Amino acid sequence: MADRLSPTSYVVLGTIALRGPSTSYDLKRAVGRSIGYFWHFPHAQLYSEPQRLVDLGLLEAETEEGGRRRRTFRLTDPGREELRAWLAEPTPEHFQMRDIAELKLFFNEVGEPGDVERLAREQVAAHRERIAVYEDMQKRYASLDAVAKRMITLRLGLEMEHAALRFWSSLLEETDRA
Amino acid sequence: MADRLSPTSYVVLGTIALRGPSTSYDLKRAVGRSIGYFWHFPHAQLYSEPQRLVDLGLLEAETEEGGRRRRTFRLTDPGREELRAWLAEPTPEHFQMRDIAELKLFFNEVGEPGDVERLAREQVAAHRERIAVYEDMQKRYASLDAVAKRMITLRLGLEMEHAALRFWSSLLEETDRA
DNA sequence: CTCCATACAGTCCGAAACAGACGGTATGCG
DNA sequence: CGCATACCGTCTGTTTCGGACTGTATGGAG
Repeated sequence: MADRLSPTSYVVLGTIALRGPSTSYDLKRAVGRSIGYFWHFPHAQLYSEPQRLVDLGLLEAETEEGGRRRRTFRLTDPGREELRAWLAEPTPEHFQMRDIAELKLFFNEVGEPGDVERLAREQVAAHRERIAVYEDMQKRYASLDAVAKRMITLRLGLEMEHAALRFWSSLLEETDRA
Repeated sequence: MADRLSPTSYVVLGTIALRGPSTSYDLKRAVGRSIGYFWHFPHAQLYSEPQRLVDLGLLEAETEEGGRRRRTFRLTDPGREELRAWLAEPTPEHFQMRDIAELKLFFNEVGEPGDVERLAREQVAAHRERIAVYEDMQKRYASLDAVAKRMITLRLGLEMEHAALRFWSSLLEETDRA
């Protein structure tokens, strides 16, 4: 069974476990405002994956009789067990940093000397802005007990953003000096 | 034209620009030992993408008459121009951190209390090991002028690894104390 | 009550990515 | 000569992706 489950599967199972019975639209919003900052999950997949998980017996679904006829998914016992087994097992994968800016930096010799400075300047600004967003989130949610313990991922996000900012800032200084 | 080009396209164009005429096998090796540490590019794609770029006039290819009959790709002038244009344009994409460990951390409430400690311990070890790999690479290549300037990306990689190590180490201490 | 904008609910589609398996053969070494 | 390995590639089915598209419930303003 576990070999049929992808990161998207676990994100769907996990999000429903955390927040309770959810529609795909709920999932889209919840994921987009949390882990979606680090790893984007396409909207269409958050509609198709729950149905697949229903077919695998890990979720069950019910559809509203009237109104918007929304389709709400809830975790089954096997679904919860799959999620818990995944959480308990070793994690061989190393993280991937998919960063276009880094690719550009790697190939910078091929371009113009000014390219790197522009890139670094823009990255410094982008990372500063993202840090501001995360810090604002920390402030806004710190007093909500229900979500405060989920801020731990935001801490990792901030740590990584500060690291990137450090790197691009020092690169910017180096290009300024050259 | 640029809307037909993906990150993989630019990685192929850029790698050939940096190292000169290359076979797909060359690309596979060169990418795997550099940016492939951060962003994995599947082997089969490094065979199919150059042909697509030939069809678009950005690469040209020649096949050996005898021996291994290897197929070597070289950059055309339009290919070089595309690459340089990409390097010069703004970079709206923010990096994505695809990290299974982070997903597990986010959903940790659903699992057992011991899960987080095990995860943190494992991540500390993994990041230490990756740092050792990168530091070894830095040492080994520092004296080779031909590649020394391409170590800049490795610096970013190290910065991010140290950030991750800091985070997981402090989390490990916190779980030890709890 | 009507109208309109927006939020919500979803599907579709072509292209790209992916993982892994598979087959073939040149090359170098014992 | 034989064998192991490096090199050269293709194929395949599935999943992911990005974006476009359609439909409709809902709430608010006039």
